[in-house]
Amino acid sequence: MKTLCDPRELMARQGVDPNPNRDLILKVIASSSKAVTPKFILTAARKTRSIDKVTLYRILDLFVARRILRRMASVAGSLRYEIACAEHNPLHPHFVCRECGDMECLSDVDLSDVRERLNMKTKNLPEDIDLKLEGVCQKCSPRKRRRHEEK
Amino acid sequence: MKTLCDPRELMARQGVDPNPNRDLILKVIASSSKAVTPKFILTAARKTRSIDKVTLYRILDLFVARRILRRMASVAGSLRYEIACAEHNPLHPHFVCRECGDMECLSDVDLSDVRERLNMKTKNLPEDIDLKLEGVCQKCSPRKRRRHEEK
DNA sequence: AACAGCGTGCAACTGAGTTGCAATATAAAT
DNA sequence: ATTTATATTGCAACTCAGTTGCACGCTGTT
Ligand SMILES: [Mn+2]
Ligand SMILES: [Mn+2]
Ligand SMILES: [Zn+2]
Ligand SMILES: [Zn+2]
Repeated sequence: MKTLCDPRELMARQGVDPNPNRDLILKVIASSSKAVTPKFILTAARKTRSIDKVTLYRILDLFVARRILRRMASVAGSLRYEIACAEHNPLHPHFVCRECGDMECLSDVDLSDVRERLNMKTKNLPEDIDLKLEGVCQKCSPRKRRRHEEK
Repeated sequence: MKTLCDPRELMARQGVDPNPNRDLILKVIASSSKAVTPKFILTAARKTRSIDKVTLYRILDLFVARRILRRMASVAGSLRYEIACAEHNPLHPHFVCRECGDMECLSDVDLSDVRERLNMKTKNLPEDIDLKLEGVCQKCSPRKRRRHEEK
């Protein structure tokens, strides 16, 4: 992300009422440099206040529905979330490591107009676009070192 | 797919020994018009012969490693598999329905050279590319009819 | 006070995919 | 053909992400 997005402003703009849990969860996600898993969010958030995982999942669903967050699936198991703010974090591709499951943002490639650029005229109009490159990341690839665990 | 791929030839080309289970699983996938889930494959294959789900997963892993199959994740839960044969089923984007989880192949858009076209110069070279459009499909969208179950 | 709406927590559940190990099949060696 | 090694399969038990049901608490309304 270029600069940090203000969680409160993002919620206000998207018509979502703030509250302590929502504030915290969005703050955790916004202050991460890459897309994060629910597990990561939960661990980070619990350093500040006690939150149940069900509450987290419900808030994540709400944020995705209200387009505050983008949700991405990968073969690595759990879903990942990132801020969807068009100004601070425009749509971009991701590199996913087959070994460790880590997901890197390719923020220098803008995908806002990817449908036009690739000339994709679909009958169903998409609400979101997800371009993922799969391979083995730097940490895992050279010399097939022990598969790097996610922090 | 343009025309059906011959499972035996595909395995031979990729250096995988055929056997009854592998033949059948690959045939099920090759004769489907869209990317399929393990559950679907298992149900279809069991009409012909008895196969354990663990065997299926192991064969799928083998096929993906040997680049006989492409594997794709979506928010809809289970992974989906399709034939990776470059001639008969070149790399293409997919449309995934948020309601029913169905995945449609956008076979008319070729992604073989997508990295060049989008000018993505990544340090980690990707072994696979997965472009997904997310939204609500025809069956689910108009009039918010009962969420269409996958066959 | 009574009621409704909303957000939360807890426990139990679901369903995809995995792991360990024994049993079987296939291929190679004697 | 009998033995030996190697690859493949099946079964049960397990892991782990995400979900469901329901009771409880809070806030505002009649
Ligand atoms: Mn990203
Ligand atoms: Mn496809
Ligand atoms: Zn890695
Ligand atoms: Zn649908």
